Amino acid sequence: MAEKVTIADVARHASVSRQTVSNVLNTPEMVREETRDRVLRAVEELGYRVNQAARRMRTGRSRLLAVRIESTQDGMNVFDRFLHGLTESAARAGYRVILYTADDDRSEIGTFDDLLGAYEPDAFVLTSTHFGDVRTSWLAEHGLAFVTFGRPWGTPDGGAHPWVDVDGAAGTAAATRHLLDAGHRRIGFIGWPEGSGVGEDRRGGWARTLVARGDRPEPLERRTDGSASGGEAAARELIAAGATALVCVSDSVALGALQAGDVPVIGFDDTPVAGAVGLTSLSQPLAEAAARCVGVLTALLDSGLPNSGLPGSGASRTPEHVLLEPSLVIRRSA
Amino acid sequence: MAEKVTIADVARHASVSRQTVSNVLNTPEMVREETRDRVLRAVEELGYRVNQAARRMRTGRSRLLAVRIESTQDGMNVFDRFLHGLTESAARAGYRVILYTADDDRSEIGTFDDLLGAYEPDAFVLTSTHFGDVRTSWLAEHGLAFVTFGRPWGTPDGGAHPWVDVDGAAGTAAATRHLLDAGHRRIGFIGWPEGSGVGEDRRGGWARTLVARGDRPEPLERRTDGSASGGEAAARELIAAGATALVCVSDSVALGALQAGDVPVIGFDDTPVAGAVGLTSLSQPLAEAAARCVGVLTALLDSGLPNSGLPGSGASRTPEHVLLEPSLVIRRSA
DNA sequence: TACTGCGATTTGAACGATCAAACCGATTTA
DNA sequence: TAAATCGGTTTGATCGTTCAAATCGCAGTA
Repeated sequence: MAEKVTIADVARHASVSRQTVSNVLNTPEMVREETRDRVLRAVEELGYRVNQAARRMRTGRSRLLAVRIESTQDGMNVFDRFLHGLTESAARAGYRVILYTADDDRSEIGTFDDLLGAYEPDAFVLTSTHFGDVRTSWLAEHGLAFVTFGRPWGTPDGGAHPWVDVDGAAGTAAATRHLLDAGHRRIGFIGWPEGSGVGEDRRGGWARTLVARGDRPEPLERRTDGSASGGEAAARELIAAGATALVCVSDSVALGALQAGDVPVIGFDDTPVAGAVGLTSLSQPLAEAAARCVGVLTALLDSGLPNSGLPGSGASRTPEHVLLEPSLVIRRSA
Repeated sequence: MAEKVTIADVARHASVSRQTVSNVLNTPEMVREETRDRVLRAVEELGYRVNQAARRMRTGRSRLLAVRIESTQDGMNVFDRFLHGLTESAARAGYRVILYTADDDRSEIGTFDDLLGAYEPDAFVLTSTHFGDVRTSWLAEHGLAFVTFGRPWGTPDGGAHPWVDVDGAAGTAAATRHLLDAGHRRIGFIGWPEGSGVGEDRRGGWARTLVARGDRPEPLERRTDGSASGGEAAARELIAAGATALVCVSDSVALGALQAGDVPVIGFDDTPVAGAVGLTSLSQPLAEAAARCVGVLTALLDSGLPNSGLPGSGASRTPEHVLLEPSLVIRRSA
C-alpha cells in the first residue's frame, strides 16, 4: 500500500516534536545523542523518507541537477557515459538528475527559465561549451550555481566559473609519444574544422610534441568534417604525403583512417566502436569527470549559495577548475 | 534577479482570486472567457510559472517520469537516442525526466521506493525487459503507473501492463527478404545466446522467412556473445558452410562479420558506427517509440490514476500495447 | 534567592499551490 | 413572492517541511 510516512509520524513514534526530527536529519550535531538515536531508529522502522516537495517549498532547494541531453549529432559520442556517471555521483550526494533538451543556446536559456520556475533545480551542468557561449554568462548574471564539463573556450579570463574538463592536448601528446616510441618519425594528424576549442586543444598536443623534436607539423595535418569518410580521404592524402602513423581527433575519423591503408592509427574517446574494431584510442575518465562535477557543485551549494546574493561566504573564492588526464588504451591499431 | 511570481501575484494583477487563476490553468472551461483572457494576460506579463513543488504537495502529482539510465554495457547501444526522444516528448506533454541508476533488478526496486518517497514520480519507464522481470510485478502490485519499452518476454499473459516495442522479427524478416530479392539463397544469421527475448525475436524473423520458402534455417545459424570478434568468427564459419549473405542480431556483431569476408551483411539498430562504415542496418523508430511511451503514460495518468485504488475509471481497460516497425537503412554492405 | 546563560527541545507560522465548500447575483420554478 | 438552480467566483483549510522565536530544565554566578 501507499504508506505515506511524514515527519510527524516519526516524531510521534519517537516521542519528540517534528522539529527535533528535522534537526536530526539536517543538523544532527545539535541534538542530544540519546534523542538522535531514538529518532533514527524511528526513521528506520517506519521507512521514513523526506518529502522533497515539502522541503523545497520551505527552503527553495530541490536537490535536483539539471542537465541537457544532447541529440547525439551524427557521431559516436561520449555523453551517455558522462550522464551515467553524473546520475550515479549525484545520487550518492543526495541529488537527482533532471533532463531537458534544447536546439540551441537561446532556446536553452529559455529552458533554464522554465525549469527554474517549475522545478527550481539547484544547479545546472553544461556540456559542449564552445566559443562565444552565452549560456554561462546568463547563468552567472542570474546568480545560479553551475559547472561546465568543458573549458570556457575563447574567454580571456580563463573562466570565471567552475569547470571540469579532460586534457585533450595531453592525450594527443601521449598518443604521439607512443608512436614516436614505436619508431615513427612522420606522424600525421586528422582534425576538425577550425573554430572548435576541443579540436584545437587535441591538435595542440600533437603539434607541440612534434615541435619539441624540431619537426614542422603543418605539412602532415588535415582537417575534416569529422565523418569517417572524411577521415579516410584525409588519411590517404597524409599517407601519400609520407605519414607513417596517424593521430585522430575522434574515433569516427580514426575509423575512416583505418580503411585508408595499413598504418597505425590512434583515435580519441574510446567509444564502443574502438573496442569492437581494435582501435587504439584515448579514453576520457568520464565517471571521474562526472564525480568531480558533482563535487564542485555540492561544495558550491553547501557553502553560501551563489544565488543568495550575499557578497561574503564562498562567493568570492576563485572558482574551481579541474583538468583530468585521458589514458591511452592500446589495441591492435597502434 | 530572482523574480518569484506566485499565483497570488497573478491574481492581484488580474483582480481575481487565487483560485480563479488556478482554474484558468487547470480547468479553463469553467472560467468565463473574459476573465480567462485577463488572467492569461497577467500570467504572460508577469512570466508566471506554476511551482511544481507546491502543486505536488497538494495533488501528489509531480509531473516527473523516472527512467533508469543504463550503463552502456559493452556494446554500442540505442538507449541514448530513446532517452533523448523521451525527454523531448515528455517536455511537450508537460513532464520532465528524472534519472536513476541501478545495478540489478533488486536494487532497482529499492530505488523505486526511494524515489517515490522523495520525489514521487508520476510514472516509471522501464527498459531492458527480460525473462522473469520482477520489476513490473512490483510496480503493478503497488498500483504505480508505468510502461516498458520492450515486451514482457516470457510472461504467458502477454503482458498485463502497457508496453511499447519495436518488432525485431519484422525487421530481420525485411532484411532477409532484401537479401532474397538480391538473389541470395543461402542466408545466415548470427545471434546472441539463447534466453534473450530480443535475440529470439530477431532470430525468428529470419528463420520464418526462410521456412516460408521451404528452407531449413538451422544449418546457417550461429550464436555469439555479441562481440565483434565473436561475430567475425561466426561469419567465417557460416561462409565456410556456404552462406552468401548474413543477417546479424546487432551492429556490433555485424561489424565483426564485415571483417570476415566479402559477403553482404545487415546489422541491427543503425548505430552511428553503421553509418560510419557503410553498414546496412535496421533502424528503430526510437523517437516515435519514446513519444508513444509518453502518450501511453499521459493517457494512463489523465484518466483514473492507477494508484488511486479505485476499481472503476480507466483501471479495468486493457493496457495498451504498441508494436512499431523498424526500417531498413540500405548502405554499401548489402 | 534571583538572575543569567546555555543547550535541548517545542510551538506557531510560512512556503505556493489546490480542494472543498461557501458565496453571490441572476434566472427559473413552484 | 419565496425557494431552488446555476454559472462563476471567492474563502478557508491543507499538503509536509523548515525557519524563527519561544520555552524548558539545569548549572553557574552574584
